[in-house]
Amino acid sequence: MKEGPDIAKIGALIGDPARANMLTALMSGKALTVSELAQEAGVGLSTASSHLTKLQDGGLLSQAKQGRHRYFTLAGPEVGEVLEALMGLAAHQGHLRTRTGPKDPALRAARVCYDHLAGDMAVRIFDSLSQRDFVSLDAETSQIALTRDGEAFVERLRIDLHPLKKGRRPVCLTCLDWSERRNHLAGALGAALLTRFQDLGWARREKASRIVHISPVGQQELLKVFPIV
Amino acid sequence: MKEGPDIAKIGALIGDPARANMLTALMSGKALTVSELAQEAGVGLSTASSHLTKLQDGGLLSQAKQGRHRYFTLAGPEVGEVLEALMGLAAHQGHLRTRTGPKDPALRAARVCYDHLAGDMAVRIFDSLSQRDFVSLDAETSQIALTRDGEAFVERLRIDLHPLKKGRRPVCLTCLDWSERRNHLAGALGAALLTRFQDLGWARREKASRIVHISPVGQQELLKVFPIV
DNA sequence: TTCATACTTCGATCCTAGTCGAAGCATTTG
DNA sequence: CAAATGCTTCGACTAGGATCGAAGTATGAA
Repeated sequence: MKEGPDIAKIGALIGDPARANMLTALMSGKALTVSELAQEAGVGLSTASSHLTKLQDGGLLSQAKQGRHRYFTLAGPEVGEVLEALMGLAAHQGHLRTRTGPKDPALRAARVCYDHLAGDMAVRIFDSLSQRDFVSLDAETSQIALTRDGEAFVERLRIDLHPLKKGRRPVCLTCLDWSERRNHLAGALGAALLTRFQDLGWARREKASRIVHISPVGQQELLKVFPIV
Repeated sequence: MKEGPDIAKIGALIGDPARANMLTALMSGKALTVSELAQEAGVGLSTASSHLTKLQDGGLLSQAKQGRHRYFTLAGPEVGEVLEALMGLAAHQGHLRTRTGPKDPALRAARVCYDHLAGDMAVRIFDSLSQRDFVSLDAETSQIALTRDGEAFVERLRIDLHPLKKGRRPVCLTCLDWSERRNHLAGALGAALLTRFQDLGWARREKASRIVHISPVGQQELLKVFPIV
């Protein structure tokens, strides 16, 4: 009865809502600070600090000190895979979170997922791109890439692809949207698109929140630029 | 901060030691009664009953009433996979149990991992297969596949590959063995191999346990069929 | 019917672990 | 240097939940 690795310890680590929120937030691959994670988890700073040391002691997170910040990331790909598996299981059972408050429709419509757009509009954009074969999806690795047509399209939006391609960060990534349970575009291009939309005045990020306001004009233009047949 | 499926709920379910023991016990694939699981978890009957209803409400277990017994099994293969992933992660971090338990040599030698063989012999089989290039490992995705030679070898064991290939379940998967911390073969083929060994009388599953007995003849034959240079 | 087995429910107890605020430490900025 | 920022530690509080035993329910056997 006492054989095997201690899955209870890891389960308990994931089992606290605050910690689960932190882990979910870190699944983007981005390194986040204690304060950011505290906000993400909806919990005080001291509480967050305590949780993070526990997660680190448990081997789920690793930290990198940089000046007066402490950046946390998932300890490794295995951790991410376990979380993915758990999410899959939870979603599969319809264990979706109970939705809260009137703020939610706004969040549902458009929000920021670290640095790129998520929500209804983001899903629409992704659908439009794939429908017109601007991105190609490799079914095996489930990795996506811009096609030649797609590159031309992006350049027409006056987004310079060269710096993106040179960067360390992958240009195109899919990001599974849990409110929609469908893919949207992440990666360097995803971030660049959001920046471009803001420059054009189509979208505006609400301060200290994840909500993105899309202006009436922006709405109209976005529907035109990203049509769905 | 509130998006995503509720992985905390599932984590909390797995996070209790008693429940984790029960889940681990059920990974054999066998259906177990409340009393058996209570003993397995080292906990009173009423406590076990309470845990089991929680696990069932959480969608991790399903029950089948039969007479005055209530048999519990894992709700589905996804649950088993999540548990395997957790075990792999825990083992990988050296999160082995402090209470060294019965260092049961029988369990170490051969046991069932959900529905395929694990333990010393399973690791040896996997090593033998890779040494002879019967399976190829893609370093990028760390996914494995049968080579042409491997398919021929499997057919010589009189395992019909066609139904396996048609099934939804991947034919070849690696599975990290916690006692050995090395890979062994899982997936549809892993299960088929175990079945075949039982048909040949080489292996016999102990009832209501994860132990697999390998007969002297089976031992001899397996060493012959899966040589290591 | 009567008894035995298998399990559930209830009530009481106990303890872990999450939470916050205040104070302290470390690093960068002015 | 001093002030501000980012984070940790400490102490106190509290709630949730794990546990058990006793009593209750359901099923099968004699």
